[in-house]
Amino acid sequence: MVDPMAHPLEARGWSEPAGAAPLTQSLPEQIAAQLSRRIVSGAYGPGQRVLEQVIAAEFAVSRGPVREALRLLEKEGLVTILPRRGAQVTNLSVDEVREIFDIRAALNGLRDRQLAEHPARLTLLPLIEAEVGKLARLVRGAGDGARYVETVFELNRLLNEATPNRRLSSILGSLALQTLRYSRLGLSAPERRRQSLKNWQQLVRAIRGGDGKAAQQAAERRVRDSRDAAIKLLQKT
Amino acid sequence: MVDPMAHPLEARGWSEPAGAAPLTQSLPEQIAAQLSRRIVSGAYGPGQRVLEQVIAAEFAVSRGPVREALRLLEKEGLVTILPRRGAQVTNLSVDEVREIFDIRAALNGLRDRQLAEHPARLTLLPLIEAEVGKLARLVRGAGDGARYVETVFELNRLLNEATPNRRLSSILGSLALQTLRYSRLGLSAPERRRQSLKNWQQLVRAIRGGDGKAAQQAAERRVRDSRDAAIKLLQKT
DNA sequence: GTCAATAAGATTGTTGACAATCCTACAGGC
DNA sequence: GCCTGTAGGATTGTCAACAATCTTATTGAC
Repeated sequence: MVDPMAHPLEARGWSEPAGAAPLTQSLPEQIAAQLSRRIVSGAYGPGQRVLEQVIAAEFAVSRGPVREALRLLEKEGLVTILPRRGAQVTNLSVDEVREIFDIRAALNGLRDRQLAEHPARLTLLPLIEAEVGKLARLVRGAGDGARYVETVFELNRLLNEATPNRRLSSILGSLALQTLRYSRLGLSAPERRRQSLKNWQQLVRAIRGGDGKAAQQAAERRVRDSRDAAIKLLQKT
Repeated sequence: MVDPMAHPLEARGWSEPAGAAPLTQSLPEQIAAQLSRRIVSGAYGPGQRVLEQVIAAEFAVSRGPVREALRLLEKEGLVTILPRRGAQVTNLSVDEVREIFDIRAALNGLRDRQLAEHPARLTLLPLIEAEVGKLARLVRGAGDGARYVETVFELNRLLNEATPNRRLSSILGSLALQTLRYSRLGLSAPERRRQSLKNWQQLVRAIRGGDGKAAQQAAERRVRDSRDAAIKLLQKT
């Protein structure tokens, strides 16, 4: 029984701490995941419009879930929604790319400093060092850098996973996705991959040594180098 | 005329750079703004459920726009949406509060360092220094701190506005809203307000002096002090 | 030929109804 | 008494139709 004068809404929510994620993705999440892949892979280019009706027809659902999916992608920064004009794949200016990299540098610094100082950092460290080893092999090899970019992204994912600050790793994951296209651009040059590898090695050494300050500096330098490489190539065109 | 084989979606979006914000808020935005006020002001307490139907009836609209408004608030971190269970006012654990403050510290450091180093920083500086002057008067006065908190929030808003990195100021604005309740908690103690004032004075001095490094350190210390005061009071209960 | 007004089409915004799911209360068995 | 299963209500998820608005193409005047 409820007191009708108490409040227009129920007084309490659920006591459980947010609970685990549902095992099965919701319909909007599934659609968003698909579209996300298309955007990140480059199948949908920057500036391209994403029409609700078209997506709805393709997935055989109504426009409702598609709308929600687009809002999810907007939250991730992958699409830009303009009122009454719909969604288009986000098209970042050079300045905006620089700005996102600046934020990433600061937050990566925070993440990796805490990782270095946190005692429980050791559980994922072997995995991380193994990935850096893979990076070193890929640098020596003669690939086009696609595998290298993949590995760097996976490395970032691992470090995010190791971070106890869930909000931080969520923001960082989103920003990394938004700039993936531009990181890839920079890493297409072999000498840039050598620089990147050096940055990673310094970073992992600092984390293993438990030197928070050094880890922060290495992390910031790593992202700034990535930023500068991308910007340089962007401004050429 | 279009080539049907070209691509399932149109190839180009709008060339204009995102354009200006519409003069009139959309319906979901209006609803979200209202609910935001209720949450930040404390009228809706943490953990309280926010039922679509109830809000829809209150605003005399259908549930669609309310759904969207709730997603907007979720993006701001003010409500938490659980699948099939709806929205409730976000209830942060002590650890989560600490985590948000840590992110704020890092990003405030970035913002204020860039502000100190940026040449165009001078336009809003007089306004900012005037607000800090108001802070000093409020510390000497015998209020309950409500006005002080207001002014600090306004000060943060001004600094965000002065920042050219729009994404950074957007993230910071959102995080400040989420922790406003806890900043207020800390600033209810007069000695904490004295500490806060000192932090602000150091920060503004560094910005005026163009000393980026000092500004960053002052900004980080400011947020960390705020964090520690809030945590201390949260853990007492 | 350029510009402005207008009309047609395309696209998003909103609505109300229905479906699916979850939570609570209650009854029955152990 | 406690657990399990079930029924009912409450709430979110999805849908299709309609409304509002924006974009584009066309027409006409200058």
